[in-house]
Amino acid sequence: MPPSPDPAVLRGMPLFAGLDADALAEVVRHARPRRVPKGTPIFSQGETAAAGHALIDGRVKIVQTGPDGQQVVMRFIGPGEMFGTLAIFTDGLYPADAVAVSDSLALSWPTAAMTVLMERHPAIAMNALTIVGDRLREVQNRLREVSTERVERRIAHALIRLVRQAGRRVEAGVEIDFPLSRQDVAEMTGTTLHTVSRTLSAWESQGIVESGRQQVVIRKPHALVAIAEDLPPLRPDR
Amino acid sequence: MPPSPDPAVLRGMPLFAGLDADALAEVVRHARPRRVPKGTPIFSQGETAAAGHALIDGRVKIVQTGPDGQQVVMRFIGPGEMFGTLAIFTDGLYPADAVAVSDSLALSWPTAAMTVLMERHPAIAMNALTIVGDRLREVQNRLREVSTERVERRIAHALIRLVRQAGRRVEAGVEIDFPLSRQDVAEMTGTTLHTVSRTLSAWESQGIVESGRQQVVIRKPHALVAIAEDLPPLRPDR
DNA sequence: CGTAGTCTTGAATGACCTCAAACGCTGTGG
DNA sequence: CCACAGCGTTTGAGGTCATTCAAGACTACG
Repeated sequence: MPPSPDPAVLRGMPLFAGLDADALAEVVRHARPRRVPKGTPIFSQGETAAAGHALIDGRVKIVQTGPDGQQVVMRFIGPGEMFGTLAIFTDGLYPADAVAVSDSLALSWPTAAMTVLMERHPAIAMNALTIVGDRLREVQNRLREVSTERVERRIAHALIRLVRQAGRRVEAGVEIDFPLSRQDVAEMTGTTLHTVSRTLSAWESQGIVESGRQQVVIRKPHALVAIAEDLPPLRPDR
Repeated sequence: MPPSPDPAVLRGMPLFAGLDADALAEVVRHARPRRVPKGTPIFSQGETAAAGHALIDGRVKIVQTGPDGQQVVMRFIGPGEMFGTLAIFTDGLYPADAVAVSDSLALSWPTAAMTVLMERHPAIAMNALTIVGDRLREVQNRLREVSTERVERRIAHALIRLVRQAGRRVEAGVEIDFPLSRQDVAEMTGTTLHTVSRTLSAWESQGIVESGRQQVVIRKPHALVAIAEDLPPLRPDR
């Protein structure tokens, strides 16, 4: 049997912000930990939601698939974020797939437990409201971007977002800290992997990024921002 | 001074579902009614949210404007729906403009009152969670559509959505029950009014729709669904 | 060392946008 | 009541961004 997780992991999770130690302990008691190796699906679109999830460690990709098989990456989940909870608040069916893109550790709360916890601790419901609200906002922004911007700017925006969420300083600049393919970026921005590849190649030759197999390093974040904001390109160097 | 609104109007509003008569009365006491003539802005993007709103009668358009002035229609609000509440749950700034597209009557609750009501009646918070969850889902679907579908299908989807929300049976078919310009449809689907016009013209010549100045009637909803789902076109008639 | 998955790059096509002009309603003011 | 101005709409022509089709190179892994 897996050891009950350390309550400390819940600290810093926005969903449980503002709860006292007792409440946190109660929350932890209901949680079930699950190790998920890279590449493993955690749940699938259309399934009945048996549980809500929170990521302790690793990285999870949320992908929605359309009727004709077209895929869209809705978001990447990092440590401390919850996922798969939307189903609990709405019709009970997961609206997307969740797949671990790195070896991950997740906690899950059975739907019933989640409901009980929210009833007993209204702060959780309020936190959830804030979180879902923030996400709605973010998706609305992406909708605006996809609707009005050209591909290059959208790719720039996507990378900037990823850097904010999962950027890690390295010698050459800032690295996106998980495996990210051109296909992934294409599915985040509503384009094809070909166009992403061409765009990254162009940026590479301008020294803005360095990228390879499932890996992207941003060397000049400001240049990327300039592209995203459609500012005049910066002077060749500096 | 305007008369305090009839509590009956709140019945049927998802946000206040499940509240008893006393609670409803309390909610009503905090509400302030406001008549809004067609064309009038109710709030503007970037403003601090002074209040949350619910529409009693009429129709309101929610439009987000990007840094370069590009506009995207986020949704149309009909009677019974709340709007402008996202700001309350997040950073306090309205993320979009709201404009009455028909003469309208709205109720508003000052932010502070809204918070108090939610604390006193957790059911409201839970309802809000469901509503925001549903919207998040819907926006995610639109994001997928805009990212993966061609313009014609997107326009078909948009019209179908509008018919569901605001369709009214008329002799010729189903009419979208408020003034809707090509520009509006373009801003809902991430295209230009020109393309929308061409598309509607084509559909008109196939007898699928009838449309004119700020007005659309769908004559063959099933044909529109066929286009949206990318099925083979139906036989010429019937 | 072979194989599968990822990435790159070229060439051709095409969907849609941009630019441009004109038309027709609708409401308004003379 | 009519004329006109304004707005929403239509339609054509041309251009272009990005997709599609196609082939090959690279890399990781078994």
